[in-house]
Amino acid sequence: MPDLLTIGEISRRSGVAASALRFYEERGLIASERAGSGHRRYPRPVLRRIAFIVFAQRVGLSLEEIGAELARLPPDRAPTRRDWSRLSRGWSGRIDHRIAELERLKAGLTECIGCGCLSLDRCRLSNPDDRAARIGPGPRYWMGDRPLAG
Amino acid sequence: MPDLLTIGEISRRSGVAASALRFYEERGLIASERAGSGHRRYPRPVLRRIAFIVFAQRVGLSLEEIGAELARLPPDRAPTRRDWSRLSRGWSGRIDHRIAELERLKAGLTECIGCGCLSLDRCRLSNPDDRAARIGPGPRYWMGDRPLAG
DNA sequence: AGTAAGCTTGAAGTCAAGTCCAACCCGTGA
DNA sequence: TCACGGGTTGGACTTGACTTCAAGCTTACT
Repeated sequence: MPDLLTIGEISRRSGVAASALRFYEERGLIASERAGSGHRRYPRPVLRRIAFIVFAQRVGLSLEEIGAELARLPPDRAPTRRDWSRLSRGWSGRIDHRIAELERLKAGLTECIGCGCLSLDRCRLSNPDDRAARIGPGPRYWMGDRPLAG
Repeated sequence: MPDLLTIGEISRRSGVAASALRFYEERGLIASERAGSGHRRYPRPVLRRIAFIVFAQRVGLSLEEIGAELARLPPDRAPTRRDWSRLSRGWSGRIDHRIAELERLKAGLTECIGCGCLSLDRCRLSNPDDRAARIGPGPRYWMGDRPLAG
């Protein structure tokens, strides 16, 4: 019994839809071998990779960022715990930033809205960071995507 | 000088793009009067409404949810501070939930990933609440939805 | 042997939150 | 007079992260 699982098994074990798994594969986040029939066969360690992806998404990374992280894993050998934790080293700061923003917003709930002084200047003050790095078309991330000039 | 502002003025003062303001109006989140020319004219208090929208978005509400909140404002008179703060009463808990989740994720950074035991069961343990209320088509948010951005 | 469950592909659809565009109107200043 | 900076509209497009679909093949069970 070689340790190879079908996409359905992986889906059931990971809780991630089969269509999403195919999508991740297309995006290069995971890989599969193929049975003679053309059906995907996943080596068991892919489950850890998927767990990492899901975890990273919860932290707030995009699939593109996650892909970049995964690309830093050693290609020649199985990743160790150290390899995995190296990837997520920077996340702590990211999480802290978001928590800090949420704390500010919570304060604004009483200070800004509660006191009736709710204004964009004040709200803007409440989140000077987390600037979206996106330019061009597509959804902009209001409150921080453009300089304070407004 | 009647207290009516053009869309350009509102956009400049709020930092929200004119196209977004039209979009909010289409969605019923804000309203405008019209000049004889057909041009929008916004009464000044709309700025507070917009500030509320932007704030609520940062907290993690969708425009649909925000619209539902705004609909609870008294239609017959100008909203008081009390009216505004009543709307955001529930947000504190919501923010706390998200902060708690981020804390769990941060812990998982060392416990789950660091120790090498990273698994979906454990990660799932790390956020048993905030379960997605969505069914049907559209992106599913594995592992507890993603109620609050980033 | 037959059938149902499971897998394949590429293309198209979905959803939110907007943006972008073309074609047009309107008022002001040189 | 006429260019210019604003407005208007509807419809198409964008992005990210998927899902859904159709048509056809494979595997598992009875």
